[in-house]
This record gives sequence, C-alpha cells and structure tokens, in this order.
Amino acid sequence: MKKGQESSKKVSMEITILKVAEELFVEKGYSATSTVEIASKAGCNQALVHYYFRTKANLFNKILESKISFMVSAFDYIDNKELSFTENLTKTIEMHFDALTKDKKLPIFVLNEIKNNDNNNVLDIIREIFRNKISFLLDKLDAILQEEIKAKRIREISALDLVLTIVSLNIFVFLAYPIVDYVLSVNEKGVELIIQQRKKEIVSTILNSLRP
Amino acid sequence: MKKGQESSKKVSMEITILKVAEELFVEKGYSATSTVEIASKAGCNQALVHYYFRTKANLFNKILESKISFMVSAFDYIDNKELSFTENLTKTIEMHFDALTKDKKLPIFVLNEIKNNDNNNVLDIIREIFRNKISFLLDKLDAILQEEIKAKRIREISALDLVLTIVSLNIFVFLAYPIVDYVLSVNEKGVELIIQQRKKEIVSTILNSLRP
DNA sequence: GATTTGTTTAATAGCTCTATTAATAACGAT
DNA sequence: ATCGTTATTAATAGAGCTATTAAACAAATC
Repeated sequence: MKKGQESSKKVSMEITILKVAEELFVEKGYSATSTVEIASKAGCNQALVHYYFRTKANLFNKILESKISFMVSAFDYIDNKELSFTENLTKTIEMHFDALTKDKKLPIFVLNEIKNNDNNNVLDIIREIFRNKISFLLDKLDAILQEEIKAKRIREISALDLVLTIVSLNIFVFLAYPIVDYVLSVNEKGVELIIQQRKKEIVSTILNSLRP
Repeated sequence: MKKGQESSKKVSMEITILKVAEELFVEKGYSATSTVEIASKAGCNQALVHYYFRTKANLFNKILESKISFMVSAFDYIDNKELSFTENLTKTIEMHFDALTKDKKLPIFVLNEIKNNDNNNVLDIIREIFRNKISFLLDKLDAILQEEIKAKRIREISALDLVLTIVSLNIFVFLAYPIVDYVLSVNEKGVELIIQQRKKEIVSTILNSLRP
C-alpha cells in the first residue's frame, strides 16, 4: 500500500480530534467547549472522542501542556556572542513578539486556564517548566545585565524585572487584540499594521528605559 | 419599624445574590458558574435568582458592565495644574496600579469574557465606554504630550502608545499574580512586597523610556 | 382580621453534557 | 475467505443546568 499517499489523503481521526479540540479549547476555554461540539466539528461520533482520550480533562491537559511549552520556548534568550547587548535584546524582544503574532489567542487562553485552576494541574505544569527552563534563563540574563551595569552602559535593573517588562508589553498587545479589532473596526490589514508599529514602539520603550 | 436596624441586620436577598454572583463570575467565569451555585452560596432557592434577574445572562451583564466601568474609571487622567508633567504621570500610573491592587482578579476576568464574546454584548459595552470616555481622555493627553515634546522634555510618542504601555505593565502584574503566588510559593506578605517593588519599577521604566 | 402584594420555595419540564456499553464496520494479516 | 484487531456508531444511563409554574409564606394595607 502507498503509505505516503494514504497519509496525505486520510488524516487519522485521532489527530483530527486533537486539532479540532485544540482550536475549540483555545477559542472558548475548557468549560464552554463540549465533547459533542468537538466530535461534530471533527466529523465523527461523540463516543470516539472518549474512545481515544477517555475523558475531556485528559484531552484538555494534553493540549494545554504543549501550548504552555510552546509559549515559554518562544522566549529562549538569544546569547549570540557576535552581537552587542542591545542587538541581542532587540532580537529577543522581536522574536518573542513574532511568536505571539503567530498564535494570537494563546496568551489569554493560558492565563485564563491558570485562573480556572480547579481539578487540573495547570500550575504544576508551569512550575515544572519554570524549574527546568526559566530560572536557568534568568540566571544567565542576570550575569549579562550585571556586566552591562558595571560598565555603566545601562541602569540598575534585575533580570526578572526586565523579562516581566518585555512579556507584559508584548503579551498585552494580543490580550487587547479583540478590543482594538472591534473598537477601531479596522480591517485585517489595518490591524496587522498597528501591531507592527506597536512592536517598534515596544522595542524603543525598553531600550530607552534601560539607559543609565 | 426600625428601618436603620432592619437594613443592617437583613440585607435584601436581591443584593446578596448580586454580590455572590459577582464573586463567582469573577472567580470562575460565565460558563463555569451556575445559577444553582449562586443560589446555594447566597442561601436561597435557585428559582429566586431567576425571579430577580430572569436569566443568567441578564444577571451577568449587569455585573460585567459595572466592572468594566470601574476598570476604566480608575484610569481617569489626573490633570492637576499645580503638578509637573512628570509628577502627574507618576500619580496616574500609581493610581491605576492601586485600583488594580484592590481588585486583582478583575483584569483576567474582563479580558476573558471579552474573548468568549458569543451572544453577549461585552464588546458593545466597551465600545460605548470608549466613545464616552477614553477617546476624550486620549485627546487631552495628546495635547499635553505635544507640548512636552515641543519643549524637548520628552521623546516623540503618541498618547495611545503611552497609555498602552502603562496599562500593559500594570495589568500584567495581576494577570501573572497566580503564577507568582504559586511558583515562588511566598506568603501573602511576600507577594504584597513584590507587588509594591514592581510598582516602583514600572514607574521608573516609563519615566526613563520617555526621556528625549 | 381579611385582602392584596411581594418574597420564597418545591417541583418539574426540557436540555445538554459526559461517559459507558454493546453492536457494527473496516481493515490487515493469515 | 476468514479471523482478529482496530475504528466507529447508536443508544442510553445518569447527572447537572436553566427556566417556568404553582403553591406557600410573609408583610403591608385596608
């Protein structure tokens, strides 16, 4: 049998369900999404969702975990020795921003599911990621910052504060996205333009704020 | 009958329901909150919730509207003629921050209900508030900024960008609140301290970023 | 004290949702 | 072609939810 052709024609229903569920959960949140709706949009019987994933919570956790990992990985600090601190910082901010641009609804989804943290382990997942990645990242950044501060090239600031500032400014653009979209009632292209202008402004703001 | 005593002893059930509903909706969101739960926590029969507010959506909209109004009103720009631009700006940032401190779960609640904007009129409420208040506020701020820019006391920046920056930095502290709380597992007092330090850092960041 | 008006409850109809079970269809290997 | 495994569906139990209705209760008015 022609495996290559098969896989391009007939995507397995298990994967279809996963994709549809991802879309719906991110769009509407956990409690507002039903397995009935997932099945209907995936084009299968509702029992099949439970056949593959047993429970709704199970299916949800699988998706959430991958989403959170993605969100954090997007923030890996670039430590390119050939670039200056300013250039590295600019690139990091822009990369984080661009990652969010590709998945605009992700921040509000993750933040919201953290808040509705009953019976599921959202915060445990995050804590694990924090232990494995973020604290290491902060240490590295802290060392770099101390060097810059000593050389009087930037003002006194902690790595945590800098990261928080970057994340705050970047994420909020996409949290406010539906508001901007609706209130200003601009078209798709217009919104894209506003977002790109905002990206420049964020970089300026952060670089300026660091001057000694 | 002793009206004064009555009202202090026996709060009307209608108001109790409203308060409980507010708490639950903000805590868990619209779809995860049931009228059964509201009634049970208010100490009355579930039918009473519908007697006073007819539908769940009705009750929810009443609450949401008041919450959004509060969130925006907290950001009224102080235009104190006796203070310098820098002093006014500092005070505005701090007032906005303090308002959020008093209602930490509000931002994520409002943002989330905006996202889940089906069948309800969340965005229409916001648009109305925008028309009535925010656009006026932005115009006023823009005039002030232009003056400062002309006098070369600050760099080139639009009112919208400045407001977005303030709101981003302030709100994100409280969006990330459950994470900080859990990941760093500090006590109530520790969290309060971190929040106050962050407030100072945000003011510094913004003021520094505006230097010409 | 009887009557009207407003408040609260019990009961329930009618949905929708999750999860399970048993039966059927599809398919790959023998 | 047959068998065994995997995928899929129909049916349904059991629970919870919203909203309505009719009846009971309390309080104010006459």
